[in-house]
Amino acid sequence: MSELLNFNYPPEPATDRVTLFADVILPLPLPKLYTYRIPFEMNDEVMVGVRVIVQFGGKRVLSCIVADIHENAPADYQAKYILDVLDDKPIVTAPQLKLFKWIADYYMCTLGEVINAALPAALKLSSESRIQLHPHYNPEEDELILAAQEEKIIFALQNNQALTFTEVSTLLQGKPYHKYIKSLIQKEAIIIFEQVSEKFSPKVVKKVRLTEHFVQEEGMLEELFNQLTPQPKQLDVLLNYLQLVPVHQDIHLNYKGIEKGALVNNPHLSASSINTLIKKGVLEQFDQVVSRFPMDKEPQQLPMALSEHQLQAKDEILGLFKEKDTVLLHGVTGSGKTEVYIDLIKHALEGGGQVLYLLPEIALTAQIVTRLMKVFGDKLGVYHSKFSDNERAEVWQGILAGRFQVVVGVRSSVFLPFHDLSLVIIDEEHEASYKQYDPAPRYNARETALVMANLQGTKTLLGSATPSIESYYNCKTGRWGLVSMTKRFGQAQLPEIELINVRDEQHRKNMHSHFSGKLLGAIEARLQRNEQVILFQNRRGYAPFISCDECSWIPKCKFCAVSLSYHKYNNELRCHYCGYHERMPHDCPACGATSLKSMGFGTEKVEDELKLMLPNAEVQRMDLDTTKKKNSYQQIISDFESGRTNVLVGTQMVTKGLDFENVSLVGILNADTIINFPDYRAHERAYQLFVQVSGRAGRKSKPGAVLIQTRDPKQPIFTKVSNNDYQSLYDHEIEERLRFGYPPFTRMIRLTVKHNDEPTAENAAIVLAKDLTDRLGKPQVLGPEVPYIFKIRNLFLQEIHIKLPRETTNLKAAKHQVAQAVFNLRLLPDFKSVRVVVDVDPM
DNA sequence: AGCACGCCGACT
DNA sequence: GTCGGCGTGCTC
Repeated sequence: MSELLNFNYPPEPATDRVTLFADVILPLPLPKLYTYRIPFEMNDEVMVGVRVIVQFGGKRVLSCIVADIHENAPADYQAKYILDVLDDKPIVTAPQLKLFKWIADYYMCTLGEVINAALPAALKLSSESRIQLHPHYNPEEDELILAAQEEKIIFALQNNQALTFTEVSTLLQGKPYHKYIKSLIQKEAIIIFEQVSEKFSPKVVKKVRLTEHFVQEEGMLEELFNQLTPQPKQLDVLLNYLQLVPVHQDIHLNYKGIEKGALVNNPHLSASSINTLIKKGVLEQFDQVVSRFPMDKEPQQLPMALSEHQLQAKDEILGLFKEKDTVLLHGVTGSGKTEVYIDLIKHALEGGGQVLYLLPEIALTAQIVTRLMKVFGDKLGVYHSKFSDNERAEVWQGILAGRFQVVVGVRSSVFLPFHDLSLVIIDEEHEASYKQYDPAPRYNARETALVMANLQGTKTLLGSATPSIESYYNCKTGRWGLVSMTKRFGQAQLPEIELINVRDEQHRKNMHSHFSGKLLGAIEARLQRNEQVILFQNRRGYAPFISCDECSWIPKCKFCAVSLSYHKYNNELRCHYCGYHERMPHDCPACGATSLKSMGFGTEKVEDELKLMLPNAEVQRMDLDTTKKKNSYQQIISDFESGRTNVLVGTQMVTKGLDFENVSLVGILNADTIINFPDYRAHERAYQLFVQVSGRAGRKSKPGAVLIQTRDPKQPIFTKVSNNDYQSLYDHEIEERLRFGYPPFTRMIRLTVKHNDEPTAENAAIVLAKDLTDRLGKPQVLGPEVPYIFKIRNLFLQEIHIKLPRETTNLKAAKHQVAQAVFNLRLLPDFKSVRVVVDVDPM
């Protein structure tokens, strides 16, 4: 159109070009956006959502996201120019930017922090300082007086174009190098420059094919044969190539060629004869960018018939979606919720669009991915923390390009660039791990996903066997729809739960260390029947602390107000809060006695003792310490699945998503620490935990048993777990929440004041609490109080809780008041260095 | 978050 | 006398 109109006119004069400015989101915790000027020649390239490179400060060069484009020149400062544009189309979509703004607002953090958490590291880029020889300096001729270390650096620079500081450090074997660099700059021997590097590198395979010359004309191949006959090795390569790529049948096959590796896989073909052929111009080598996620997986449309109950649930959900945006699927463990999800995803995809399937980290296992892969093939994207940066970036780009229609992922997948969502599924919606605790953004992926669905006009299905009180309340009030599945799939029955009174067993001398005779007997019985056992202990390490028998000395962390846990496998005392560790002392540093005893017990001790008591059992432990390595988690699972191990001992990790046919017994070693946690959610969490672990017992036809060791079997929670009576848990909890003003009747904000000086932390917290009380009213502000663990990483902590009544509070205004109070606090000279962490909806 | 500027201790 | 510690403030 414009071309036609312009046809008769001279080109527009340069002075008429508009001067545009871009507000960018820097990946830093800065409270506002920064405005840069767009160079004229980039006017068309700069768009909202693309990455641009800018200089920030005197030295740093950063990539950031364009959030807005306008013509308003900043009045009080000179805007710097955008240096470069990295993308030809937005990598952050408009709905995403909206969502990011919501996250920053709601969770009281900066947009930069959100962007930082959202973008896979491979899509961020930063500058790195490098040094190179000064253009006017010639080491051969100019004679400078250089220190030995400086000589070394100059010598290295003569052989390399440039060096990073890290490389200089290695060159000087880690000795301080800054002063040499400084001195070399002064002597004008080197200069520093910044280099921006794109981190994402596509995966490339080396391929070979026949040069065009030999395929274009008839008879060329035969001639080639004759020519190569004296070199049998090269002839073999050619024959092998033609066998794998039948060019004589279809010339076009040659274009795609074959992976160089595939051609050498034949043992008597060597890379050198291939290389000779390349040199001769018979073959040519080329690179091809390939996906890290193989594309050739066709969905296998397995005939997957839903059971009657599943069908019914599905129909109910679809029915409710007609009037509600959100539905909660409350299905007992083993009721087959996953099949219902899969069916609904298929249904949603028929109408086009994308589906997000959220799972907590520990429930996103290879088991579920394989299952989904079978149904959705290469349309499925997986987003997991164990993935490399490049893999994450590829999922991101794949969603933008429309390659992935279904994404199964963890918490951070709510940041992915969906632009056309048609369904969101949040499985295990009660899971606390959907909430990010540190660092900011302290967001809850469940709430965020709900907002995202809302922004994109999409339905959301939440699922759980043990819904959070808040979610169930939403159903009760009619805001959400509720669908229940009360039957286990197939003939599977809910397990029988039995309580073991540890106090009684102790009196009867029936305890063998931390195992009751009953539990040991039950384990042995399963082993004899060749069945498997899962044991749950909610504490890793060998013992939570050790103590001297003579003087009662207990080793504490130097930096945190906690005792050090004993880890036997590396004979270490370790702090679970800051990671500090030291060797286990041989004798008591306080009194010299050699009677250090471990107190309490963790998974490591359970594993250790069980191996002693049941020498025939193959025991494996699964906790943070045994699953740190990349594939160790998978290894443990597959060992258990194949029956190589009989008993699996673990923390939270064993409670989720694992379906093992052969597990007929689940043991909970110490139920009391879970129930008696000082927190308003303790009972809810205990119930969820017990029901989830119990759900691991007895799938398919074998009835399972659950043995719970406790000192307080009268706890009403056990009856509720035994009877699978969620309703009564809910009724009890919701009443307490109402009475004491907890969520869902209030919204909570937790402020943590931190300072390395204890009185400063305390005084700051008092001042802050006072200001908050003035702003929000007395009953809304609780504290300050010293948390149970009052010092972490050498910072003293104080906590203030704010409870905002849900019905009557203007949330936005209240949060503004909170932000003001925090801001004002840090204006006071005494509290300049006080840190305040704001956590909205803490868990 | 970096990085620069600025004001007080232990060292060539 | 200086090098260097980290406390404070700024970055379009």
